[in-house]
Amino acid sequence: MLTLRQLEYFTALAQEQHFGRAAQHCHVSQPTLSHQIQLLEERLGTTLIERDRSGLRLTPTGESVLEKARNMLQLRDDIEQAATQEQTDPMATTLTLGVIPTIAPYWLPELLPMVQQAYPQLKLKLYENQTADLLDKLQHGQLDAAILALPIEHDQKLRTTALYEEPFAVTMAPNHPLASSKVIALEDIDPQELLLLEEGHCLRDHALEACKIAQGTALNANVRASSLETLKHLVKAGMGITLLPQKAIDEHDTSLTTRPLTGEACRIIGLIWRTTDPRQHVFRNLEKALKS
Amino acid sequence: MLTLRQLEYFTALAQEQHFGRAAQHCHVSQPTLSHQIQLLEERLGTTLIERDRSGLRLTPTGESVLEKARNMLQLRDDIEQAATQEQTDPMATTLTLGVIPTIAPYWLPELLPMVQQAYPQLKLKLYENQTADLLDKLQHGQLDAAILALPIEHDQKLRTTALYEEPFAVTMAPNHPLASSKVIALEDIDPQELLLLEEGHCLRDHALEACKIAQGTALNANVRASSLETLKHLVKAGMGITLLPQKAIDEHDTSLTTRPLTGEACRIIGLIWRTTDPRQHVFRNLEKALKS
DNA sequence: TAAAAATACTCCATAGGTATTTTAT
DNA sequence: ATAAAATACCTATGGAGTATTTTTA
Repeated sequence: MLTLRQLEYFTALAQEQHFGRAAQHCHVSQPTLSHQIQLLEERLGTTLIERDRSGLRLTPTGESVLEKARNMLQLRDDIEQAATQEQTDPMATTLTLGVIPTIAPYWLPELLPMVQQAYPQLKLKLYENQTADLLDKLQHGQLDAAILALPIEHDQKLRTTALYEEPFAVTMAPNHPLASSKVIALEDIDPQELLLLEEGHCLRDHALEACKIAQGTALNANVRASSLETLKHLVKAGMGITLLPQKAIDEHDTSLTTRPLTGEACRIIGLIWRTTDPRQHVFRNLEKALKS
Repeated sequence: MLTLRQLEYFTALAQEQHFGRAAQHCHVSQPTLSHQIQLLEERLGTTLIERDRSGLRLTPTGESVLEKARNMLQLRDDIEQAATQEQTDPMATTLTLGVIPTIAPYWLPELLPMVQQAYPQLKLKLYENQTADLLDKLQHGQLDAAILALPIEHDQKLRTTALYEEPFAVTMAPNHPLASSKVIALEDIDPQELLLLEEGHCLRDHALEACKIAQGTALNANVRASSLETLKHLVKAGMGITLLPQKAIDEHDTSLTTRPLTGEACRIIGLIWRTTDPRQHVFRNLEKALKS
């Protein structure tokens, strides 16, 4: 078996040109080094060193082995270096972060600069999709963490923390009858009039929950929006009303009227990651940065 | 201590994504592999692998270690490859060959093509200087072999073989008195008239020896030629006579007359190399090629 | 004779094995 | 209940030591 130790002794010998000094350099006894060199030569089936009272000499094979051996030892050092460096700067890593589509366009523009400022060494790769897909990819290691709406059914392999609460607001066309009320009561909302995102978006379920609409209630079956922007356009067109998260509302847009819902309905946005990921402190730091 | 074995197991594990299969792949038991992976992680002070019932995952550090580990293992294979290849084709080496100046210009043009034809894989680097320097460089490993005139005082670290005998001939201007003789007798040569190479050239000593001129005899002290070509010019100018080796004589050159010396005086050209050099068979092959 | 490498041998650290336990699906 | 990895413990290989011999300058 060719070992790194043998190569270490060999390179030391090539450098010192003397078995005794090479042994000293490696902090071993001269016979120990001699023996390992013999084993190395035996293993390779060739002579690497021309022994001679008046100095040593590498054979051509020895020279070529020496070059490769030095490269190997350098790589070994690099490996150890890479590992210890990760300890000294744990945030110098890359996280692949999943975000649900009802958060990504509205929160990320303000969150990312803050994170980058707090941890300039941290690299984030973003991926946008619905909760179910994010969780799947998270569990399979294709994602390192995700920002999504809580609660999540708790797989014990995943850990979550709440980042903030995001209130819902009822959104309608300015000429809608409800626009005259200051606050919308739950019972004012007609399930048939309520516009929702297509199946799969957690916001759809949270909106139903906020309006306390029971499962099985007849809903507006004609419209299935694939994004919040689509939803807004539908509302503007007078096709119904909807619930939007606070951040998705543009207050300068006069073509939409927004009213709070009674009971301060909201959704909780959280961060989720694998408990098996060794970078737990990285996620805790990320959490802190995202909360501020 | 970081070992190649650990890196081997680690790369196998990264490939198989399964401790048991990786162990099989390495022909060791699962606990053995597990333990070595633990030692590796312990040594590096980081987690390389995220363990998980549903498959394994490399951490970012693990990925970077994996890349370097693969390079290292590749280099190890290269080292073993280089060594075994040298065994399958021992002539695929480079020899630095020293040649004395009184041989180089005359013999090399015909010798080298023959050697190259016999051993196309063999590379020769040539170096031309006088015997003493060649022997010094040979002993210090700056040369691998040398072609020079024998005998050489036998250092037991060097081995010689005779390649061929090269006759001497007396050379003079066509109008020289001796030019009328068919053969030159030793006693015809006047030491005062004999032109010689400068000190250091073995041919100088061999010429004196061939002419049986005792040490201490008064010589022509005005002329010290630094090369055979210079010597020829001096002879042509009528400044004296000299002894040239056969090969240095151009038979078409009518401006010089050549006559054999009685007693078939000659010098022996030989090959010399270190006995400690592991490529002994290479020298034996070279010897064969040079003799033919 | 002195200096350097090789050899002889002894010892112990550790890689590797088997048997078993732990853990999560 | 099952499958997979970790743990416990034992064995034996081989790396490292000291003492000694060999070799050559």
